Amino acid sequence: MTTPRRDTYTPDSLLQVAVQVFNERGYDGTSMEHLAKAAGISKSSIYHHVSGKEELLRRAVSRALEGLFGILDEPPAREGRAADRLEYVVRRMVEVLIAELPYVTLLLRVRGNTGTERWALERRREFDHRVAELLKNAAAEGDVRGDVEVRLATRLVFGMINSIVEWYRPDGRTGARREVADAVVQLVLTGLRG
Amino acid sequence: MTTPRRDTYTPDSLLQVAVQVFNERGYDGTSMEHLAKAAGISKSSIYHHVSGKEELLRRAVSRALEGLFGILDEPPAREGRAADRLEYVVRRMVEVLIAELPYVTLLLRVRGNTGTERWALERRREFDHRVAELLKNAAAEGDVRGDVEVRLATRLVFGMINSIVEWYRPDGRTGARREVADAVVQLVLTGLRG
DNA sequence: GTCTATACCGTGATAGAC
DNA sequence: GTCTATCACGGTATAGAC
Repeated sequence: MTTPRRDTYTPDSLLQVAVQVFNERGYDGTSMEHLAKAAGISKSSIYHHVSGKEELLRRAVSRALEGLFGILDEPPAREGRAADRLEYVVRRMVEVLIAELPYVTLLLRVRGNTGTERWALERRREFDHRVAELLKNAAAEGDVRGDVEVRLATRLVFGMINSIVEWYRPDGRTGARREVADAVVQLVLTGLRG
Repeated sequence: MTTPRRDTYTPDSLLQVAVQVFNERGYDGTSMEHLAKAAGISKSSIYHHVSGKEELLRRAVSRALEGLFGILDEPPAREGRAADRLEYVVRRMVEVLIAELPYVTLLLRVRGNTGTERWALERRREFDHRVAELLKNAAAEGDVRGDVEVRLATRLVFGMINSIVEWYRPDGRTGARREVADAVVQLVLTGLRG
């Protein structure tokens, strides 16, 4: 019952190609011609599968957002001390970011020129706020330092996590993801001095 | 002897406008028409001041790179224990990033589609390596934890610092920059737990 | 499902008047 | 120093054959 490898495109298999090109050249820097070359079909054939460039973007960022918001529904993100939930969410963010690397990468680079992009930015802000709440509660419970403003700390932690898309490239090593997640959790919680 | 406010453009005053638009719309998402509208002059008038869009990009990223590399020439970045030099450089990076915010923002978003962009990326990597050396030495001197790989830690710290351009906006408060620099130094060195 | 051909528009850049 | 007019090109998207 496994679908055998087809030599024709589905919206999803086309998306896989498109997202890669978007991430290499930037969304605005990518033309339908670039996509056609990368997919090995003509420009017009792309329109048979998707309505246009923006649909590809929408599908991609949707997938990334689903992955991220999914974290907040997982039991360890909802139960227990805020500091523990926060640690769990930070670790899972790294894991999801790596598992869905090209899609999250694209999401994080969206600027807001089109309706789709503005929608993506809004959902990102929503996610950020949810995590900021967690950090706020952890501070209220005394598990997080009080001398750095919660909003500021949240932004910096997100900055560290999100920056992974700028350099992480999958390699053969099993456990590479785990190593990155561990490093982020360690640095976020106890810093360089350890 | 102060140059009075002129109502005509210089390459630099035009750059100021252009960089702002580049950062709002993305470099590739910005047309000469967009720049003309923002500057309040016609497209062709822009070509009187600069050779084209790419020259504006080159001027902008050059300015950002000068600011960053300048840090490494400052005495506190060259003398003393590696850990102290590292702390100094981290603080100064935040300060320069904020002082030259729009220019550094543009630099950090460059993707590599043109020659200018690839040159900028190369110089960035060079700067990264210089700071990684500092971290490596601090680890060798025992002032930094050994359970997180130096290369990985450098990337994550850079990620945190560079992410400031995504949200920092100047306000009236004096000391806001200092507050951000303090927070970054605190989080980088001792983490959320403090 | 993919192609070639093409419509139509916005792009970066230039010419030349004022 | 700025303008209007214009160019050649490449952009997204569509038509219609196979």
